[in-house]
Amino acid sequence: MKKKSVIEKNSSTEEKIKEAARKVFTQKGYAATRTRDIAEEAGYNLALINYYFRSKEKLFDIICLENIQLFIPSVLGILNDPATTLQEKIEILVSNYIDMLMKNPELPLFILSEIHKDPMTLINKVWSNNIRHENAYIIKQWQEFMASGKGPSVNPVHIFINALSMMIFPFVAGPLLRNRTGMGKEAFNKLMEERKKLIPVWIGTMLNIR
Amino acid sequence: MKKKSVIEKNSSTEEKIKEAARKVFTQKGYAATRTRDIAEEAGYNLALINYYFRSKEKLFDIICLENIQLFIPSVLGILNDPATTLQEKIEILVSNYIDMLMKNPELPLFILSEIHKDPMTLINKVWSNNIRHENAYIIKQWQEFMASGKGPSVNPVHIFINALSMMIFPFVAGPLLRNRTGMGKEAFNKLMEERKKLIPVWIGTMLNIR
DNA sequence: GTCTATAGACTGATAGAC
DNA sequence: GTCTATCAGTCTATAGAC
Repeated sequence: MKKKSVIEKNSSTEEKIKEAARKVFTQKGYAATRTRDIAEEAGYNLALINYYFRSKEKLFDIICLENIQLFIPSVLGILNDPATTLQEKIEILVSNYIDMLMKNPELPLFILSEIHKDPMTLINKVWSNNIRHENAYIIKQWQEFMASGKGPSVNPVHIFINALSMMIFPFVAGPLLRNRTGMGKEAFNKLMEERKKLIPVWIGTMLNIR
Repeated sequence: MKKKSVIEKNSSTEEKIKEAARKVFTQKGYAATRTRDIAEEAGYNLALINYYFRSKEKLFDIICLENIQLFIPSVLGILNDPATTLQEKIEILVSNYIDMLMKNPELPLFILSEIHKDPMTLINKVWSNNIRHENAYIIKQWQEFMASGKGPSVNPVHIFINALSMMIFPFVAGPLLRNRTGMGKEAFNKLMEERKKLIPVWIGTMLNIR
C-alpha cells in the first residue's frame, strides 16, 4: 500500500506538474509565470494545477523549498569529516558545488531574485533551521588555522565572499558572459570544469597573503 | 525657449514618474510591477504614466536603457589613458566600479534578472553599439604584458571573470549575505570600501600565478 | 482524475471632465 | 496637465460534467 502510493507520487501527474512548474518558475520568475504556462508545459489542463496544489502560490513555495534544498545536502557530510584537511575540504566543496551548479545553472539567479523581491518571506519560509553547522569539524580546523598565525591578515569574510563569488557569479551572469564573449554552451562548461581545480588554488593563495 | 523646456523636463512630473518607475521596477522587476505602484510612488494619478510614456513597456525600456548606461561612461576614459600602467588602471577601474555599485546596489541583480528572462531582446535593445573598445590603450598594454612572458599560465578569461565576480557578486547576494552574517548596512558598506584596495591586489596576484 | 465553462478579481490603457 | 470613471483583456481559481 505505502509502496504503491510512493511510486504513484514520484512519477505521474503531480510530479509532472511540479517539474513543469520548476522549469517555468525558474526561467521567468513568479510574477511573469501564468498557471496556463505551467499546465501547457506539463501537457495537462490548467484546472489540475489547482486540484493538486490548491494555488499558484502554494506550488511556488514547494518549488522554492526544493530548489534551495539542492544547495545543502551535498555539503553537510564534508564539513564534518575529521579525515580531511582544511585545504582538502575546500577542494571537495568547490568541486561538488560547481558540479551542482553545472546541473542547475539557473538556480542561483532564481533564488537571489526571489529573495531580493521579498527578503524575509522566502528566507524564513525555507531556511528555518535547515542549516546547523556550529559543531561541524571544519569550524575546529578553521579556528586552529587562525590560531596558528598562518591565517590571512584581512577579515576572513572577504575570502569567504570571494570563494562564493568565483563559484556562483559565472552562472548568475552566464547569458551575459556568453553573449559578450561569443562563447558557446560547451566552451562555457569547459571553463567551469577548469575552475574546479583553479578556485581552491586561488583561495589558498588569498588565505596566505599578508 | 529651449532652455526653459530643458529645465521643465529635468525636474517635474515626467522626471518624477521616471524616478518612481526606476525604484519600483528595480526592486520588483517588470512583471511584478503595476502601473498603479509607480503612480502611487510618484504621487500622481496612474493616467499620467500613459500620458507621458504611452505604455508600461515603453517606460520600462527607458529605465533599462538608463540603468545599463550607468555602467559605461565611468569606464571609457580610463581604458584609453596612456599615462597609467595596467596595474594602475585596474586599481582605478575597481575603485570607480565599486563606488558606482555602492550608489546603485540593486542594479546588477536587476539587469541580470531581466537579461535572463529575455536574453536577446534586452541586450540588443540597449547595448547595440554603445561599447567599442577595440582601440583602447589598455588593449595594447595587455598585449605587451602577455607578450612579455610575465602573464598568467591559465586562460586570462578566468581572471577577468574573477574580477567581475569579486566586485559584483557581493551586491547581487547582498540581502542574503547580510541576513546570514547578521551584518548591518553600514558594516556591509565598510566591507565593500575595504574591497576597493583588496581586489586589485588579489587580481595582481592571480595574474602572476604560474 | 481530467476536462470544459465560467465566475470573480485585477491590470493596462483611454475617454472625457476640469 | 491632471484627475475620475470605466472598458476591454487577462489571470487565478472553482463548479460541474464526464
